Amino acid sequence: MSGLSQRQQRIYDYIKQFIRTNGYAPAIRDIQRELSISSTSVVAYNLRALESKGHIRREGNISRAIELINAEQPLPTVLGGQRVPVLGVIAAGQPIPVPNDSANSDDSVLVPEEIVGNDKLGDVYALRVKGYSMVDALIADGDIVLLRYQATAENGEMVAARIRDENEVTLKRIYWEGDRVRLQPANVTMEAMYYPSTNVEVQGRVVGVIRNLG
Amino acid sequence: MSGLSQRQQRIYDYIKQFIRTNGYAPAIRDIQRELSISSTSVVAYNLRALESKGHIRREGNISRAIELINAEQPLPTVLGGQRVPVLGVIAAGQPIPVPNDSANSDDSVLVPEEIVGNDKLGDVYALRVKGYSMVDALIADGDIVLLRYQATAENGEMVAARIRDENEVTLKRIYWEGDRVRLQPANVTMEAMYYPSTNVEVQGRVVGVIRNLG
DNA sequence: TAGTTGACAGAACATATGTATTTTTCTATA
DNA sequence: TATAGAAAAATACATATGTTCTGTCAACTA
Repeated sequence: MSGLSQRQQRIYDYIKQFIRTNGYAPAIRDIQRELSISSTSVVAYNLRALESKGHIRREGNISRAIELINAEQPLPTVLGGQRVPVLGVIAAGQPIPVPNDSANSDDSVLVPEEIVGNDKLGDVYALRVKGYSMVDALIADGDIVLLRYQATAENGEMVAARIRDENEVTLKRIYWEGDRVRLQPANVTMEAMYYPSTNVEVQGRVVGVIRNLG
Repeated sequence: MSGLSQRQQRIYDYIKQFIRTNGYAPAIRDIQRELSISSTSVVAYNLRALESKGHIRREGNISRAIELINAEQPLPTVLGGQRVPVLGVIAAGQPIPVPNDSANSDDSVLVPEEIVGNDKLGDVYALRVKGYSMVDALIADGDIVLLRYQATAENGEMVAARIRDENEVTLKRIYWEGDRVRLQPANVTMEAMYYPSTNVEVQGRVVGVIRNLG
């Protein structure tokens, strides 16, 4: 911790300790009170210094939005991952097998628990994405998407949706519009598709993305 | 997560995701806006419910003082893949620690072997992405990027580059142009930056991306 | 049916909290 | 010493943010 004035060092240490104790960052006035600083402006002054020196990050005008850089962050304890089956490839117009028959799938992917919590892992599966229909949702060709099996979805969620009478499955954002459903690609060059609600079946919701650029 | 209404479940999930992305908790109005809830009082009402059910802890009258009470059961199962340290946050203009001092980092991420082969894992590390400077490369705010430490890079590769005399590190595509270097954000709304070659140091190359949408 | 209760809405309110402005004090140096 | 610049102080300001109050409405229930 180089080039900090004594006051800046004390402020930094206090923020660190406060976060460790409380789980959230102190307000400027908390710092002022604790360190017996005469004015909030002095705290603000030194916080700016700390930020420009790269020791903290702040979000303007937002209460208690101080993050420490290069310090232990209160991130969840990381334990282990889980393996889920890659059931197939998904693209506009491509059918996929139903998630149940994972037995016959010999491809699988290790899922970081950052993406999928330890609970309810049984109903997560993976699909390899074909095509660029989801680029605007930052999903590229070749990515692996992780889906949690669920038969319902909220408006705007990204889901694997099956069109029953065509027996096709696509990866789209879903919007319920009365008795019809809009399936919206995340690609401005592509058109939305509309189907009767009864003809669409949600097969799962996207909960994660894994990309290999190596 | 038992006995939660759907709304409470969504609020809980949003808080969790918000903290993971921002490092601090959302304000009541953040929750209200994101989940399209009509009134702050409804959020407050459900936060009280979440608290009395033991899922969160709050500090009265204090902004953003929501803590998640972690009910995560320690599941030790680790199958494959490798754990690499998450060394910090990377964003335009923010310094990160050099990959060597991974000792002091207690955050880590489990990497699918699909992204990083089993060999040469020692020089892989992870950074959490802050900001949208790489959206056109399909990397979003909050993503975790995996980097393999290397001091050289080919034109067009995505790298963590350190500008020596500013001691800053950014995630950019790199182009060597004679005795200068162009650092190109993957976001059409942002400008490229130019530096003398001698002033730029490659800290690693992006080999993977992990995103949590759960 | 009248009363009760849980969930939600709308609007106001109180204050917690980040910023800006101006002035004063300290400190290094020509 | 004079003086510029950094740091601190005092104060006011703007707004971000938690809380309260009153009311609606549907689902129960005596």
